[in-house]
Formats: sequence, structure tokens, C-alpha cells
Amino acid sequence: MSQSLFYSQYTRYYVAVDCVIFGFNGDDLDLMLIKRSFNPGKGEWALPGGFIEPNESAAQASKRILKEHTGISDVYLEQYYTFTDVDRDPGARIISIAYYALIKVEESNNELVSLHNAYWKKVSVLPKLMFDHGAIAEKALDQLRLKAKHQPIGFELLPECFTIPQLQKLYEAIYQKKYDKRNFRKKIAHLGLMEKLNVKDKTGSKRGAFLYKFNKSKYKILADKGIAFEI
Amino acid sequence: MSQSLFYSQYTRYYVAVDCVIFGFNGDDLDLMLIKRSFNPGKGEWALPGGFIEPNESAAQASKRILKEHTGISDVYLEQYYTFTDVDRDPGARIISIAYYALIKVEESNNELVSLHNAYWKKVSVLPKLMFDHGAIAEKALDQLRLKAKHQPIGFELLPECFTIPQLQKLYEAIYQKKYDKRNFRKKIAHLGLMEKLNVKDKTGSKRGAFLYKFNKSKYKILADKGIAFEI
DNA sequence: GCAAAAGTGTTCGGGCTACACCCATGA
DNA sequence: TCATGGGTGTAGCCCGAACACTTTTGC
Repeated sequence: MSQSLFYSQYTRYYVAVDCVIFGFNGDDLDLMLIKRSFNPGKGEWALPGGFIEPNESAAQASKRILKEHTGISDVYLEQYYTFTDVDRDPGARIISIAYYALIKVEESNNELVSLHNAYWKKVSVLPKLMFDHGAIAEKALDQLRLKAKHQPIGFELLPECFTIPQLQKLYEAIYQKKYDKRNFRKKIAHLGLMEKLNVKDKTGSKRGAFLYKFNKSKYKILADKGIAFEI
Repeated sequence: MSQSLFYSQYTRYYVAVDCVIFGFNGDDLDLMLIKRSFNPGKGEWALPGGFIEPNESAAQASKRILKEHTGISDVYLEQYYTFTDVDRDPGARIISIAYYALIKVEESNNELVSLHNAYWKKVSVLPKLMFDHGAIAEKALDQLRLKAKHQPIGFELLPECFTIPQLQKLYEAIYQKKYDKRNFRKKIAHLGLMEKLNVKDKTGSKRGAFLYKFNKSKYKILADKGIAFEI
């Protein structure tokens, strides 16, 4: 085995990825949790996850798991921490590389979701999770909050076209905090990255609210110039 | 083996930690690099690192490596990314959990440093590194820059007592950017977290500059109240 | 006395906050 | 016509950026 040539005296470990999958339902920020049907941890709530295969990177493994659970292959994924405590899994020593994903819930395949015993749960009132998955989820939320301030990742949770009130509700759900709608609008407008469409969404109100698109390419040009996004 | 009870069908991998050790010499931000004396990668520049032992977490492993290379055991350490590309190490598949460390160079044991063929190299002009270590170091620098804006981690690179010009030079080295000294002083003073000592440091100038200490406990109180640190 | 670094204030503009009313529409 | 959410402007304050001269002292 060439694998052993230099390093054979060292121990090898199981390495898994765990995915903290965020979705936004219009009011709450949700997280996809699995009701575990097998041991260890049978009957408990857990994060979707799986072992890394020999031919794939951790990013590929988490994409695979994302696709298995939602049917979506083009997903915003961010690796944020690796959990290595010796006793974190009672079944064996497992090192777990954690990713959080932002998905547009309306694109996810509900049949696949239920097939995996997966449910959307509000992040504001999460149940107790198996092993250290509670800490894994908490840290994901911290990282999401940190990142969403400086990078336009919120849009990954919204449909391509969305209204300003929807966007505001999303940020309110992420930060668990109300914003003044006039100031919020001003800040968004000031970014200069929104394309207003001449179409209204009437699902949220009688009057209807204008739809907007986020101009990703314009953002990239600004980002390359070193101009910061801030929300 | 209980290790195999649930998971025996899965592959196990070597898991290492790599440490990006930052130090500040008064002018430049430095990084500790090893001139490798063994294969794979013999003769190339590499990050200090090592394999995780069965009885230790990744954090413990990186502390161990830090201590081996510098003699210091109380070190600011931050895990920031895990590198998992299948072919990242030509010798075998190795998953590497990367940490960056901030140390006070004056506390490090130079004999230990040279014993490991380690050298301090300016981050502004790094040599080519072995395997993906260049990318690992780059990402560490990105993370350091991100974090140093919002958390008082710069002080980990300075002696306990330092002057304002020293502090300014440190931030200039981190961000590769000059600051106006009047504005810098104001910003620092405005934090209200510096204790001015009635002692001057005369090593940097004839006139001498007053020494200060960072008031960690005061910072913690503010941080717990949710008051942000910003620099 | 001069070189070299330390130390100090003011002005201006932009962005953040706080705040209240009219608009459009479906029921 | 009324209830519901969409949409708009202004005033005050604070903060960050720009900018130049005096002080101290070792040589």
C-alpha cells in the first residue's frame, strides 16, 4: 500500500461531514433535522450527515448529502468548523467536518425530505439534538450571523425574485431583531445592487409589493474592487 | 473492537493538524515555517504540523505542536478550516485541520525553534510552500484579518505592556496599510480598554513612548453586554 | 542644534437612528 | 369603508477621514 509508505505508524479515523441546512419559510429561519431511525442515537434529532468516501473531498461529500436530502445540487455551502472531541460520538471516534448550507426551500423536493425522516424546525426553538449536534448547529448559526453581515448570502435563502419586506423579514429572522422599514429600505437601496422589476407580488398583501432581483455580477465587480458589502 | 460496531464498512483516514504560527517582530508580521528535512517534501518550506493521536482532540494536538516548536503552552489558537482534497498530500490521503496561532515572539524558545529547522518569515513575502500549505497559510491570514477587526486578538502578538505606536505598527503589518496616528490613537482611546502605565519605553525613540496594558477583564464585561469591539 | 519619533484638535461629510403619515387594494 | 401591509422623508448625532505642528531627547 502506497498509503502506508510514510505514515503507517499513525492512527486513522472515521471522518464524516455534518450539514446544518438553513431554509427560510417567509417568517422563520428553519433548520433541517432528522428523526434518527437507527443507532447510535435512534429516536433522537440529528443533523443530516455522512461519512467521507475515499474518492471525494469533504465539500463533495456534503454536496452529495445535500442532494440526497433535498434534491438540489447547486447549493450555497460553507465549511465552518471541525469537531474532534475524542468522545463526541459514543459509537466510535469520529471526526466531523461541519458545513452549513443555505437553500431556497421552494426548490427542495419534499418527498426526498420526508423519505429521510427530515423535518424543518425553527432555529429559534430547536429541540435537543443528539451527541454534540446541538453545539454544531449553534456554531453554524453564529457563523451565518457573522457572515451575513458582510456578504450577500441572505439571497441564497430567498427566491430569485423577492420583495423588500420579504428580505427584511429574512434578516429579522436571522438576527432575531426588528428593523425599521424605512431605514432598512434605505440601506438596501444604498447598496445599489437591487434590480427593481415592474411586477408586484400580491401574496403578502392586497396592495402588493414590488419584486426585486439581486444583481450578483454587479456585486462581484464591487467586491473585486474591494468595496465592502454591509448590511 | 467497539470502534467497528456501527461503522466498520467505512474508510478511515489519517488526520493531521497544521499550525500557521504568527509572530510580530515590531515591524513585520511573521510566520513560522519549517525547512523540511524528510520526505515527502524534503527541502521545501512547510507549516509545522503533525498527526492527531488517538487520545487527543485536534485542539490538543495543535497545542502539543505549538509547544514542541516554541516551548509556549498558553497560546491563542484558532481552528479555521479543514483541508480535505483527495490529492493534497502525495504520500497518502491526509485530512488536515488547520489552526492559526498568535504568539508573543519574545516568549518563544529560540533553541527549540532552530531545533525544528524553523524560521520566521515575513508574511508579506512568503516563499513557495509545500503541497497546499501556501493556500493554508493564505487562508489563515484572511481569517486573522477578518477576526482582528472585531476581536481584540492583536494583543496576543504583543508583550503585555506595549506602546501605542507599536500597536499601530502591528495593525499596519496585519492589514498592510498605513493609518493616521491621530485617528488611530483616538480610536484606541475611545475603546476605553487601555491602562496607561507611568512608564516609558525608550527602545523605539529618544523621547520614549508611554506603555499601556490591555484591560482584558473590562473587555469581557463589555463583550458579555453585547458591546462590540471594533478596530 | 538637529534628527527622529511621540503626542495632540478640529473640521467636514456621510451614515445611522428615530420617528409618522399616506397609499393601494381585496374583502 | 375598513383593515392590512407597502411605501416614503427629515432632522440630529456620532463616527471616520483628512490634515500640521509642537515636544522631547540622544546624539
